[in-house]
Amino acid sequence: MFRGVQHINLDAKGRMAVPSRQRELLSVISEGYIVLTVDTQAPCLALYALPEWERIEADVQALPALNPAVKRFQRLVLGYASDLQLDGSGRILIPPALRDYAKLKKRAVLVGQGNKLELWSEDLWQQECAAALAADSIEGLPVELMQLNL
Amino acid sequence: MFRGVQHINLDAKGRMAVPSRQRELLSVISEGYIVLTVDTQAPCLALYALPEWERIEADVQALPALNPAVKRFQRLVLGYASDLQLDGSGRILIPPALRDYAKLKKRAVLVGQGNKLELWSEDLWQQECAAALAADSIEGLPVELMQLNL
DNA sequence: ACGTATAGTGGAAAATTGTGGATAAAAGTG
DNA sequence: CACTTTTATCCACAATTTTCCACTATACGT
Repeated sequence: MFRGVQHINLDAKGRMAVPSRQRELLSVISEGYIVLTVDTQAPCLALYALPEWERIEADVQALPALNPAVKRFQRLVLGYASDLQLDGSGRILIPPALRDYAKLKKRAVLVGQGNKLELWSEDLWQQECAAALAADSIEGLPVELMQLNL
Repeated sequence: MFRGVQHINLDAKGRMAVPSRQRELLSVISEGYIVLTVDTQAPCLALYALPEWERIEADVQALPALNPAVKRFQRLVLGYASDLQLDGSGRILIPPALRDYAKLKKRAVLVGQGNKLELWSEDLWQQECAAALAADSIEGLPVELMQLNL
């Protein structure tokens, strides 16, 4: 399970040093084989260990592709999905297309989300946090959430 | 499995350098034998390794050809299908008819889609992405998708 | 508080990839 | 049949990417 929010710097070549905590986990789960793709609901990237990604890929491909909206969703999620590997120093090189999508520059944030890690540009992450905390965003929450015993 | 979005330039002769990642995969699967045809659902081209194409070709030909819509579909997909081969430098020459169909000029995008690669003009790809991300496209997504655990 | 170990960062060198042009083959035309 | 035009193959250079190594900074234990 990936947990925690961590600040990360991308270097001039677009490489990102995976924090050692997560790096170790990724090594155990999948020998450092990683898949990075886009999140269609938010301007961020989703990082999976390969086995978990394969499960998701199968689910996404099983959707009814005749529906044009579904087809588009598949194009994005499957299309942007990129195989990556930790290099000798525990870094990954983020493909330009993904860097553009998430507006990643130097400062980024890596957020644990259980089965995956989310990668945000620092600016957008701050905006997202602010939006989530805004009072009126409470309005849209479904009843299931209200019933949770936190 | 083909994955990832990559930017490509076509040269003045209409040749496209296949990125080495995919090139290697194509060499392994089919010794560089490739079939390129049109996608009838979108203004892009579909690139298959030969064995995978042969399976698809058989499926398409097995469709009930009495149905006029099916016949038209077959004409397009089978008609435009072109045998190509990687040249000594790992490039393919895209036939003019296909180049026209997908409005390919200099800047193009190659998108991995599992069993195939899609080739888009950069402009049209951007439009497609924008459309997929537009707020109202979320509306059209079926419940199956909403239930996925991404 | 100091020394050691680990993590993060940057850069140089080597290998690979992408690009364009030159030459050779083939096809088309008068 | 000779000539022109097009198409294909090949080669060389430039640019990029990848790999590797060294240095810095931070954390940890003694």
